[in-house]
Amino acid sequence: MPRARDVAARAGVSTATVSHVLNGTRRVEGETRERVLAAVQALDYRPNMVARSLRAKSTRTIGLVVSKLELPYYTEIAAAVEGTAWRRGYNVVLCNSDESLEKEMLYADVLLAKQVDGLIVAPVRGDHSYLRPHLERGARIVFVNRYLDDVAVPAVVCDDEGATFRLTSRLLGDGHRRLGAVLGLSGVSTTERRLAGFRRALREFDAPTAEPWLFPGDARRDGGIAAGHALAAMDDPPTAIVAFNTLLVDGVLLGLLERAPHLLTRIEVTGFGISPVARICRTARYTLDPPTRELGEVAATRLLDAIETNQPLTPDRVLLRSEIVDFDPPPDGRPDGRSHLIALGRPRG
Amino acid sequence: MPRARDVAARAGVSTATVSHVLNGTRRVEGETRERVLAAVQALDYRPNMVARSLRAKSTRTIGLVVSKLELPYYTEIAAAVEGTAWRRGYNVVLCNSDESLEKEMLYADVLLAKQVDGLIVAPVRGDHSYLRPHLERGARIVFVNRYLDDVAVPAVVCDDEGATFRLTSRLLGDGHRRLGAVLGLSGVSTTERRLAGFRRALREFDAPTAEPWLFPGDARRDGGIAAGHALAAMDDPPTAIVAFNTLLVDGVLLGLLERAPHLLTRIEVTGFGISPVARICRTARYTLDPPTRELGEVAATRLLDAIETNQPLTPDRVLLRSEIVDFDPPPDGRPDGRSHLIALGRPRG
DNA sequence: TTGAAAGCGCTAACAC
DNA sequence: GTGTTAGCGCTTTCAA
Repeated sequence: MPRARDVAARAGVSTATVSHVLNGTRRVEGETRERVLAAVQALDYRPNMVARSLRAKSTRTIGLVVSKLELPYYTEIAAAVEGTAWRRGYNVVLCNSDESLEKEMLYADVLLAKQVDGLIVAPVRGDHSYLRPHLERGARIVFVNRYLDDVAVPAVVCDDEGATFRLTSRLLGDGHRRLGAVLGLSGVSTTERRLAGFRRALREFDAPTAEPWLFPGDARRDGGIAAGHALAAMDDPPTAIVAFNTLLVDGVLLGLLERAPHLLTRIEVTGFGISPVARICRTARYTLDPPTRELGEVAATRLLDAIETNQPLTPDRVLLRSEIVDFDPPPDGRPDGRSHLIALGRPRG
Repeated sequence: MPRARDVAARAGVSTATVSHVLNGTRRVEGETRERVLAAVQALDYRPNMVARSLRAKSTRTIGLVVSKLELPYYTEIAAAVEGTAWRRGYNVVLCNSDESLEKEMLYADVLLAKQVDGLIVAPVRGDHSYLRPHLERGARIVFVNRYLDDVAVPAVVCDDEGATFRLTSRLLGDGHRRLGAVLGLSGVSTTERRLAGFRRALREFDAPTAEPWLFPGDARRDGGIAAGHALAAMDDPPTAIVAFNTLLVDGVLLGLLERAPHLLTRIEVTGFGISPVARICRTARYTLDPPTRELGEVAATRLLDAIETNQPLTPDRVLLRSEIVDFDPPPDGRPDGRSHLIALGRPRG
């Protein structure tokens, strides 16, 4: 691996000149400049960024720690963060805490030790005071998707409460009276805020509600399947279900299919996120579209802005609005758009 | 930020001792050791990994460049690579070339300049000779999912040809005689091998084939939708479709739904990957399950093994087998398991 | 317009 | 058992 010194020797100049030519950081006479460039070409010289980082105290790299990389929700956030970072000349090292506080901590520690310029974290549940020493040393950290009350870190999150309120209200306005919810992982702000919004809508509409209609879903598809099974076993199940994420929507549908396929047409399964299944199978008329990409983009933008302006981050919360999207009415639906049936099934071989 | 020097001063020792205590790299007397550890604690000292990397010529970081981060297929690979790297004490910087050769090149260059210990790349189509200088300098690179003939880089890929052959053969064995395929992005090994397997099966079964039954899909859902529309417009469409990835399966179903919902029960839409839609809607009896996670794990393992044993990588291809998975027969299906119908649709509000 | 040299924070060869 | 110090490859101040 050629070093700046090798280039300098070949061009008959000092390493300082090589550096300045490459970085355009001071005037270099044309002829000298040419010689340097020629030497760079000849040796196919590429500056060692680790050395540069050590000097510059900047790695142009940020860290992203998500709590469940397997979930499409987080991979979308990751893609958005990566895209934003790319546009601004940064790289991102991707980490998966897998809902483990210990892994999150280990990741945060090693990333900061590797001198990333900043960190975006979707925090797991639990005590995050381990972040405090890092913050005191000026580490730049932004939370994404979830927020925490016990530590002064800015967060970019959905309007979980309001969005769930609006969705639930619409279901109630459309005549549903018996609503159920399939909850995400307990103990995190998203689930709690969504549940709060769900409950507020029920209160405002004076709708009946009962604990059995709250299904713990735990963010994996299996949780949704269990909820679907539970629904199938009920004498008088709810007519609409608000699932707290896309995988749960799929799970509920799958669970119903397994145990009580006739209910698929009788229970409107909707929720947070556009499930391709729900979209294609039309098991709901509308759903929430969380601003997943924006979550990543805004979090990355806030972080990178703070880094580049060398300003501290203020620990405030940015709420991004989730809109309700209507699925297109099916082409052969009845004019009123209700109770459309499609026959689906196994084709004959 | 405290440095080793600060710790040394506080403990009344040299930086060498601090380093050796922290790395366990030579015997240090108990009492001295304690003092060092105490100083580390007191100052909350964390070694600067950039400095260490400069010295050690190792960053314990690898790069991953995927060609389309938005696709679940690649995010699964990314998750698997990340998980494997974590287990072995490495970090991964995630990049999205977005099927652009230029972006891939820029990413590879900057990652290597940042001294990653190795690179995993899902190569875009096009001329990859830019890798040659890097390889000559000993850069460790592994391709994942796709391979290239024009450059000596090892690859970890699916048995695309064989798997598609087996799936197509099974469709033919089950009585289908009119088969169509929705192709992925052209010019990459996956699409070409899958198409080859498809064609070989048709040849072996003497099934008729015609160009109109090959739909360019281009790897995005829209391509599948277009294929669905095309199918809807045909007088005598194929009875089975092999879509080259999950998004294409979804797209075909969506396209059929929009233009010819009755065909959903008459065309068996299957292909590469387990589409949740196909699984729940039962528009196919079986599908291929590509070993996505293994792809990432094996690629990462090969790379990390080479790094840690300091061996060069041999440019051979590892083929991972894709199995056909059968969807569970629906609970209320007919005993012969054929032509089961489920009524799906919009629930009443 | 250019060069010499210090120094970023760490490790390890060499000395004691 | 411990310390001194060179050096990883770069940037940048200071001097010419």
